[in-house]
Amino acid sequence: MSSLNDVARRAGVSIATVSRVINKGSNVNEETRAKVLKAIKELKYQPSRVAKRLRSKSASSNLIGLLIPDIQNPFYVDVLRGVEDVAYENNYAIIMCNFAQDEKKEKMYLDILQQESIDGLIAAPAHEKDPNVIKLLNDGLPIVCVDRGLTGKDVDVVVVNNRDGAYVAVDHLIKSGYKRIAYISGQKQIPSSKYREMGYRDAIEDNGMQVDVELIKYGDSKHRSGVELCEELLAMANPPDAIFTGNNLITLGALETIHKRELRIPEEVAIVGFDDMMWSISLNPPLSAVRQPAYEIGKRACELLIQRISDPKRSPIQMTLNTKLILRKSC
Amino acid sequence: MSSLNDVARRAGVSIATVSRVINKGSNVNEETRAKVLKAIKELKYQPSRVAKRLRSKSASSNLIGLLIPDIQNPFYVDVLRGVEDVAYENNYAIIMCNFAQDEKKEKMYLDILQQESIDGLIAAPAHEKDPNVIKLLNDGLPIVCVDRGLTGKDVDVVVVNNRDGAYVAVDHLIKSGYKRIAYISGQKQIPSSKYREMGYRDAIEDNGMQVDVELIKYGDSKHRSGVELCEELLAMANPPDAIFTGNNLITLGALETIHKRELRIPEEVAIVGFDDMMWSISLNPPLSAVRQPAYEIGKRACELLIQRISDPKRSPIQMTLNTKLILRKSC
DNA sequence: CTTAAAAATGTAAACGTATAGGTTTTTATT
DNA sequence: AATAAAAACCTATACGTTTACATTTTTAAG
Repeated sequence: MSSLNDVARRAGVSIATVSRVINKGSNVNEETRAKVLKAIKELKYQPSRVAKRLRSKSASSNLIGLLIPDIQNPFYVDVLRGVEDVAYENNYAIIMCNFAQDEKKEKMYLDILQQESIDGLIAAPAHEKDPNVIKLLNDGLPIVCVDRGLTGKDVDVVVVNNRDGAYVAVDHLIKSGYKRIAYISGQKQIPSSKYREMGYRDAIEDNGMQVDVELIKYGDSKHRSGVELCEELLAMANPPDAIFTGNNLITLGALETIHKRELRIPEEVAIVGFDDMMWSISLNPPLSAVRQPAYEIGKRACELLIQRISDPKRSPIQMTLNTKLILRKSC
Repeated sequence: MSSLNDVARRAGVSIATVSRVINKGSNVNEETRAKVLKAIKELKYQPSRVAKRLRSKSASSNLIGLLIPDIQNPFYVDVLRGVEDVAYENNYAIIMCNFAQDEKKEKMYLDILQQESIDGLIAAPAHEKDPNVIKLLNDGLPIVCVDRGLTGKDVDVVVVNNRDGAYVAVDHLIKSGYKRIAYISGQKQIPSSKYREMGYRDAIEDNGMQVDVELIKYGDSKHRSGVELCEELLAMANPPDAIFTGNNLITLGALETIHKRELRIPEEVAIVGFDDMMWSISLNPPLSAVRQPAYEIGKRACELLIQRISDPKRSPIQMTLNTKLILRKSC
């Protein structure tokens, strides 16, 4: 790789001139510019982003970090796509960090991101008091949180109305005549799980029914816990006639268990949960679901981040997007 | 962020000493080391990976690039997970580049990766002559190709036996009594599509049947083309009684079309295709598929890359993993 | 006690860029 | 033609490391 110096020597000018040609381009003779451009082409010169970053911390590194808990979850893949599209349009590259719900891993990744002196971070924190993310925030790094906020911290957040999404789904279940509705929750400590439980409880109570805590199961937001907790539910003496699931992986796991038991959906047990997927319609039966605008969450988050990078003083925004209940055949 | 200089001043030593403490640690007095370590802790010093990279190009940046054509495809998500797990174990971070089958985007990303002076790259090239990837290879960057190789280039490659995978699936279809078997291919120019077509053709001919080119449809490897090409197939005067699909997105698209036409699977039309998914069993009907060890592909690729980074002279390896036909209810 | 060898530490240059401030050349004004 | 102003260009420095080499201190040997 050739450097500014090589180009300068070849063009017979100083590196400052070359730099000026490359950047703004003010105050440089047309003839000189041509010479420099020619040299650049001949040497296939590519500026070193590394040197650029080192030189001026203020200058953009055009690098943003994306910290997500579980890339296996299609929801985050869609968020990623939204982030990526906006990042690309704005000439940013993404360092993708999947911490797989492991705080040690999360810390390592965040350290790396800081050491890389990224311009900003889009993060779904492990929980609301995530010390690793808070540290970076306190260090002044531009951050946008997605899917969950940071308690007591003034930070840009893009979330979905989890409580209402859950409410609408469970309310629909009740209005459809289901009496014993279970909830398989994701990790108890993450805000979205809490809000979804809140919506679940409110819907039941608002319809004059009683919440039965036996019907609430807490897992870890992954496929496996969907399988197992659904099994527990169905093995009860008095099993539920409908299940509300906390996310897509849980839904898929629960579905698997229901099929293994050869129960008819929705006649013997109905199911509806968070997160729609492109292929939900091809499942057996076509799955009803609470759709989160995942792509848009990512898109908005990245827009907010780029704004914040260019204007760190701007006061934080909390953006709440709405969910939509997609009715198909499973409830 | 404090620098080496800050630490040195605080500990009352020179920056060289601090550097030595941090790195190998040879030739440094215990007392001094303690002082330095204390200062590092107090200042929360974190080395700048940027400066490190700039200083010594030979030294590892602990950054690898991952270039994939379509993050929306669960296959690549699994590859990513494999890469990521190995990268994490070896203290590498990943710059994720999803070029979405857009060569302009691919070029931009590869430029960025080079400008970031990454240690190495794992790439699924756009096609076998992908000039962007070849350029980096010629520049001496350690590269491992996944899913597809680079014609005429001696490079590490991790692929799956696409021809055999297709052969086994189509052969099974024929042995099960299907007579008119269609193939919905992904992008024609990518090697995996070609090899799958080869397996498809061979299986038909080896069974004494004739290949009907009307039954081969070429698309772009995405969901939409699965939907549309399947529609074309089913609208034929003499439609196929079984469909072999080129990848998971195509399969899902085709499935959607079959359902829309309310055809029974496999009685009216059978379907089997490349790529198994965790939730294939929950589809309607539970989907038979040619499973690629996607996670392992990523894992192996990353292992190879790390080897190559530490030993650039090692002669390239072509690793071929095997597929497995998973039989469920769709054929 | 010398003195040589070994250990510990320091100095300074380099990586590739941006840029402040200075110098030279060109252009415009009188 | 002299001079001021503007344009073009250059020199030198800083960013935060690593490392070759120089220097100082400690240890060991005679």
